[in-house]
Amino acid sequence: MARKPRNKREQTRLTLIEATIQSIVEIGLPDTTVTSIMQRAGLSRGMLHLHFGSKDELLEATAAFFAEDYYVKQEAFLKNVGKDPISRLKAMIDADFSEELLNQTTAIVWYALRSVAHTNEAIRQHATTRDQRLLDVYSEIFKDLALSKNGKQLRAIELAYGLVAMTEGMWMDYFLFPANFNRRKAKEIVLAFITGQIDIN
Amino acid sequence: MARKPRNKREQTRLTLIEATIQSIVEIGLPDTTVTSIMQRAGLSRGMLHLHFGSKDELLEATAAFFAEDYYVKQEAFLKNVGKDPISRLKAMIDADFSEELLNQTTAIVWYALRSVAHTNEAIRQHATTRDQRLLDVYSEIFKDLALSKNGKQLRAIELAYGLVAMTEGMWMDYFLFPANFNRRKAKEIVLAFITGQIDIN
Amino acid sequence: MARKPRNKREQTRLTLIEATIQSIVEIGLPDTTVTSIMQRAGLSRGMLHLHFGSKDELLEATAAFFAEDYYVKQEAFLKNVGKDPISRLKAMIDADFSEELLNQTTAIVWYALRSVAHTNEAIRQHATTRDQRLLDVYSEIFKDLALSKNGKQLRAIELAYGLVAMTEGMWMDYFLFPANFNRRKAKEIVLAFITGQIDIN
Amino acid sequence: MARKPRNKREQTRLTLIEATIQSIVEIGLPDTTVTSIMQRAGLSRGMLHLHFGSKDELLEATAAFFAEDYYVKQEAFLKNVGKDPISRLKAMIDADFSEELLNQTTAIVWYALRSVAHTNEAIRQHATTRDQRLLDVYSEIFKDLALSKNGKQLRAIELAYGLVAMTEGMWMDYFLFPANFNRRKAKEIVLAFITGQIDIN
DNA sequence: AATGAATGAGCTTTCATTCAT
DNA sequence: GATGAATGAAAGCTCATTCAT
Repeated sequence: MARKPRNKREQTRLTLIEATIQSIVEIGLPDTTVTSIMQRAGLSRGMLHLHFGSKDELLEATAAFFAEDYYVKQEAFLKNVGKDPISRLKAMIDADFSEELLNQTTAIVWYALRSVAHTNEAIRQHATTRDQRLLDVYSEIFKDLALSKNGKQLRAIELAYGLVAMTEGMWMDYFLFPANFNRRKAKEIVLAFITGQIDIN
Repeated sequence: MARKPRNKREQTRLTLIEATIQSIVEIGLPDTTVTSIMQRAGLSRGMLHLHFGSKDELLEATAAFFAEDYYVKQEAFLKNVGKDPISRLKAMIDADFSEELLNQTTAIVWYALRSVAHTNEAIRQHATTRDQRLLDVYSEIFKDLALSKNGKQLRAIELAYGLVAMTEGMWMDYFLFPANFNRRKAKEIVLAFITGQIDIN
Repeated sequence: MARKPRNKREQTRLTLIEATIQSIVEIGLPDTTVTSIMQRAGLSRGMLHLHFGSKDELLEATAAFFAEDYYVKQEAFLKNVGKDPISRLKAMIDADFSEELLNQTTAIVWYALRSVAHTNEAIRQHATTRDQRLLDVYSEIFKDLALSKNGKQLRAIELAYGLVAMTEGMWMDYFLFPANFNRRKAKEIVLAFITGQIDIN
Repeated sequence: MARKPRNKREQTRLTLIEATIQSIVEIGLPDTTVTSIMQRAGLSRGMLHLHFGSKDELLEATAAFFAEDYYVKQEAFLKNVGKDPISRLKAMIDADFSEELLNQTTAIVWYALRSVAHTNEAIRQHATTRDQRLLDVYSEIFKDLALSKNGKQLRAIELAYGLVAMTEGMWMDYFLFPANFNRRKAKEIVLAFITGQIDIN
């Protein structure tokens, strides 16, 4: 994962979070129990409550870690990209469909967390950050693009919204049918949508 | 709901399915128990096992009912629409963002069912029918449109895929942030995407 | 015990209460667990929570039953006694030191309940009824006696208080040293205390 | 408390015992855990087992300390009192109802310890010393009094028993209803009982 | 057919104790 | 001596399911 643990305490916390993720991926969130987590962590039952107080708090910490991890990895994709909006746009789309950001683990965990978002405010906070973040970054890019190209500034936010929705829907498609998913084609269609609205060539 | 029960037995089954849906909406799928269902159904505990054998089978029946119900309501929107592809396209989009098909209940239940799809094959079957059905109908429409208009037949499936993904992403947005959702704007953006790819005016 | 259960539901509740009492007597309140209770009740674990919701509520019901049971048995002793205060006084003392009201079970349970009275308001309610009831009844008797004999009405309550305290202390002695306890001698000393204050011969 | 610790080791032991007492007073014996004790002691968990081996042994040491502390404080009350039995009797009663010997802490801890006396022999030893000690001292006093006054030597032990029982019952009353307790009145009633049996004026 | 009391496996959590540091 | 992370048995409780009525 993204961050190196600084000490043993943090290492153990990370082990528990990763075991939680593994359990959600393997048997699903509803069947994820303290036992299923501790078996995967290779630790004793008490550690969960020693480090997180309760299973619910571990789940929340897992959600927080997941959102943060997405952010960190996305940043890495943008680090070596120039300032021009088209490069950043393409880098963002590349990132969003990369194996690192979109894989069996991330897809399963995202949708598991989101499925409980409407009855768990703490998890909701983390399970919706990706959407808002994507919206913000794309909006910025489209504002820049619109200004420099054809001035249709007003539509930048709507364009971003449609783009986020489309990538969101493709993530869901990957989640439901991972075997049939085609990353290249997904990106092509997304770019075709943008090209239809704004000149980026 | 969509169908009238034909006899008392079917009426009881429907009561149980509706109580299950209500429970998922109110307290979430993980917290939905036999007790929470029976309280809402106003029936005795034994009825669940008498009519469905187990809680899992009731859940599966609920998923089947849900998929069927979506299909029936969608059909109703297309019934009085002419055969021309553009009318059908607009009717489909109107349907997908209508209060009847997209509301708090449908959104919550769809994503609850999908969240367990990857560990429950029986539910997966029903939780993914909407996607496939949308894809099929939109593909047909775009094939017709492309044929009659500008002949870019090869891209019909891709266009349909992008469209389904975008509407899917907007459903998710509605699920996560129902208060901010704007049905009219959502449809506008979807149509803008299509207009950018194909001439439908 | 004092009351006949009216139906099966009440019978089961009574079985659980009696098993709780038995467990407290045999292994003490701190070691009384759901398991220790259910073993003695010969029922499955779930019954406790089905009938009482939680262990704490069963404990409270046990305390309530105990206080009520004391009251009912005490009443039985006074039923066939005449109205004159001296007869009633002697009947009360006889009752309080009778095998039926003061035995290994009652002593252990009373002091177990009282020991948690200061951190458990619900149990406190029941664990202190005996004191107030004794005080009330003895006060009445001494008021009658004082009126009919030597008119020292003002001291009736104090006399009752001293008498209740003394019997209380003797119960504690019985609780701590049951093997050495002498019911006859206890009653003699109690009566000597009263005789020293008021003429009852 | 009564004794000055002689070295650091004894100081730590005393800190643990006092933290145990504090915990029993604040949250009750059943809820007193190693954690609740160590929080109040401000020491690390390991110290308990280092100094006492186990929680049970700490509890036993606490009981021993408590009995000893009672004895030491009672002695202090008798130190400057003359040898005549009546002075000693009054000093004893004054002591038994003094704020120093009878207060919220002593009452709660005594009855907590006693409540487990019948299943814990080690604690039983210490939890019953007060009774025996009071009985011994009062018996001596009444023997002296009886000899010097009216010779009813045989009843000295019984008188002492009644007196101990009464003070015991009043302690219990203080334990259950500390807000209503009246030390002066309690002593008056105790003295009235004695005066009714033996001439001490 | 309909009921809801009864079952017990399995859940989350607490706890006294151990032991590497 | 001193610490507190680690352990796992056992605690209270929930739950889908069964079955006598």
